Amino acid sequence: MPDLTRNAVDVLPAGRLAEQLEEGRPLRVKLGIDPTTADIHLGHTVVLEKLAEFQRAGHQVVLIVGDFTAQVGDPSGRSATRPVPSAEEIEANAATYQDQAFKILDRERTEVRRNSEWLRMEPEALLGLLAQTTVARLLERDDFQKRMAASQPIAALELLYPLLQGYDSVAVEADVELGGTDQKFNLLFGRDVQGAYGQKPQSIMTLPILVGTDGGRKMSKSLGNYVGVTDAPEEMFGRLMSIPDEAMPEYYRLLLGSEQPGGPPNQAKRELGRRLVDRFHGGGAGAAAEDRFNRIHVQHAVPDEIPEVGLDAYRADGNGLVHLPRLIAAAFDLSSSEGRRLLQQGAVKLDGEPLGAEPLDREIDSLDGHVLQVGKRRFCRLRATP
RNA sequence: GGGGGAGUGCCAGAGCGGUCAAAUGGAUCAGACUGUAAAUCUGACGGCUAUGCCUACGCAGGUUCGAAUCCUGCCUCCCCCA
Repeated sequence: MPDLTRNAVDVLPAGRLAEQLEEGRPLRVKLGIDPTTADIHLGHTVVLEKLAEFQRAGHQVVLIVGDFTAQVGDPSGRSATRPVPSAEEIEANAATYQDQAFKILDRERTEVRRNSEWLRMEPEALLGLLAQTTVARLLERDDFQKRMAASQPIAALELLYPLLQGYDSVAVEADVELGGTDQKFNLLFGRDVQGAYGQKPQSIMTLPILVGTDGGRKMSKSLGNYVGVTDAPEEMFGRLMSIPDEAMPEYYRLLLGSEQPGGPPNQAKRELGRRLVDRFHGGGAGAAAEDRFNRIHVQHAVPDEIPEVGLDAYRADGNGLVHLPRLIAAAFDLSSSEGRRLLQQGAVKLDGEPLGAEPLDREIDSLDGHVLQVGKRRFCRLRATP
């Protein structure tokens, strides 16, 4: 039987999980994810993979979509109050989160709950929950200490968060709760809440936070250094190729559960990319993404499939002339000012030949059927007839 | 209840009457280089069929030849004391 604590940073209280496993019954293992952004990224999958391990070992996984707590905002690891998404955004995200999570978890064997089920409670019940702790206890957490030291605001709402998350554990009668290391306070706090409600406190396990593609800060959507599990194969492969070599061992260990193979870093990184693309897009997708990557970035060639753009809509006022800035803007979803700048920078190519800054208008016949390219990665084929 | 401070571009953050489409850093995009969409270096980075025009520094007015910068009101936020 595989060691369920592999890669874990904290498993608390000491020895508790081992005792629970000794009991021989399926444990209820909880993970909560707030649908605050649209996509789950590889950072989230570190914990999801661990959850899948529990699942494969026969335990009952309880995935909580925090549609209610998303409105509160988890202060974990935050130096400022989290902006609260609109109800519509939360709803939309909540729907896609489940599908994304099931790229890793076994749908049939996962209990999915939304915490609005029980957190949308009567005010009296909420007061009862609030009575279970003290402000001093809530302020203990590192995030708040830092903010107070820096005279940064702490929203009263944020104080509530650990209580609500803890109540989730009560509602689903969790035996074990997983989370990133930044969740340690919340996870431990859940034990207190469970105790207050007469339940046997859960044990907790924290897992490392995956570093982002910049190799420095944690992977997060807002930092733009993430790889989303729904990213297109070549996007995913490309982003993975851009991680610093030093980050590779960690990616191997946390995402693939193995050591980085020996040999040239380039080979190892390509393997990492292929394997992860395969995982999220099915077998063979990794190799295909690598092919495309090679074409574009190594051979500087045009990919097989590129979109077509009709030219007629971008004719200049006169007749057979096409105004390039407008064409570029429309073809690649930019502004025409950006189109001009790109032309000036020599970033726009027609069949691989740079188009200079002048002239701005070209004969439509000289463009028809040719490949327009902006930078290294954006291509389209031009057609005179729509 | 009292006192102090802040609202600027995608984010952070300078500017505090003209030379400000607004320093600097991050993000982003492009060029060079490269095993790489890394690192590094260079450049760009509101919009517009464009040597000019339009929009923009919380909102609304006002002073001035001229305002992000001064004044008035309003809105929002933060800190400290109680």
